[in-house]
Amino acid sequence: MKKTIFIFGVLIIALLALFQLSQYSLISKNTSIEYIIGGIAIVFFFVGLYINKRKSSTNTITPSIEIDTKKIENLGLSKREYEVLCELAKGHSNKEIASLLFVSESTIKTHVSNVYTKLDVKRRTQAIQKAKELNILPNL
Amino acid sequence: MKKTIFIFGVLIIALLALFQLSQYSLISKNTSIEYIIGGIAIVFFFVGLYINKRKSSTNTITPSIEIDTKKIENLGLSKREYEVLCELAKGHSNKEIASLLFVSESTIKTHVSNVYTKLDVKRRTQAIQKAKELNILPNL
DNA sequence: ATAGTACTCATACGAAAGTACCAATTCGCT
DNA sequence: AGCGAATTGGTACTTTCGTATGAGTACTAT
Repeated sequence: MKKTIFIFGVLIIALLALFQLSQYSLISKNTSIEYIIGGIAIVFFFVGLYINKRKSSTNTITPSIEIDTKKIENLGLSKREYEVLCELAKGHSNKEIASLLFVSESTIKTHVSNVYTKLDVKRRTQAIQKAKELNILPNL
Repeated sequence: MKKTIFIFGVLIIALLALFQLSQYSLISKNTSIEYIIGGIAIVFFFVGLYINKRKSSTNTITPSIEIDTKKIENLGLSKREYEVLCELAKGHSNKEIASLLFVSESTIKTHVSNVYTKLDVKRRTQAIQKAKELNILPNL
């Protein structure tokens, strides 16, 4: 947000500077007006390109980085429950997750059940679905 | 491709027209030069926006449509098996899929087992994983 | 006509997954 | 010190999933 405001500020200043420049040039030498117009056209063309690229890139990159933490807290998922959810989404069985996290299968079952309750789902396949919808998962 | 060439042609013509317009205006009345520059700036700003939007939209939409059919055939998945796989990926249980496709749960189990064999996986969670990696699934 | 493929269904068994309790330990916070 | 949340683990039971095997039907291609 702050970045956007800063960029727009810079843009506005650049815009004003360009207008001033065009006026001065107009007074001094009348023949080069086409170049100035061309320059302005090119500058704004690239401004348009740049702004759109910024927008599209923030729309595509941010969901995998930013959205994570907030929603996890909102759902009340604890650290461990989230870890289990991640392994679960990778297609591992309870037993495999237990080995990976160095705990018993019972523990994983407990965590998994809690995850289901907090995500409001009944099966692990649905949990994966929901987690992907919420952009909670690291990969992708 | 043809569309792109057409659009660029139109743009170049519009550009030339704008330059001509600016020259005429320059000769007739010298005071309105700022408006012309402003107009050109705005036009090219939107041109930049438009071109980038075209590019980004074609880049993001195409991958979800094209990749499907080929890989499904390569894997040897039949129509029915693919349908089952899709419902499976939506988080449905075998019983639910059976209801949705108006067949018995036994049939679904058979299909599901065949899908596992063809995708070379052991569990339904892994099947979902693999299907997403292969861009076989409709949504997303 | 026959072989092959896809689709259907059943039975039976074993392996995961899921639910419902309960309980001990650890850790941060007041 | 004590409270609450998180983590861990267990038992017992039900449900779902997955595999194996066999078998009938229908459609296609040779």
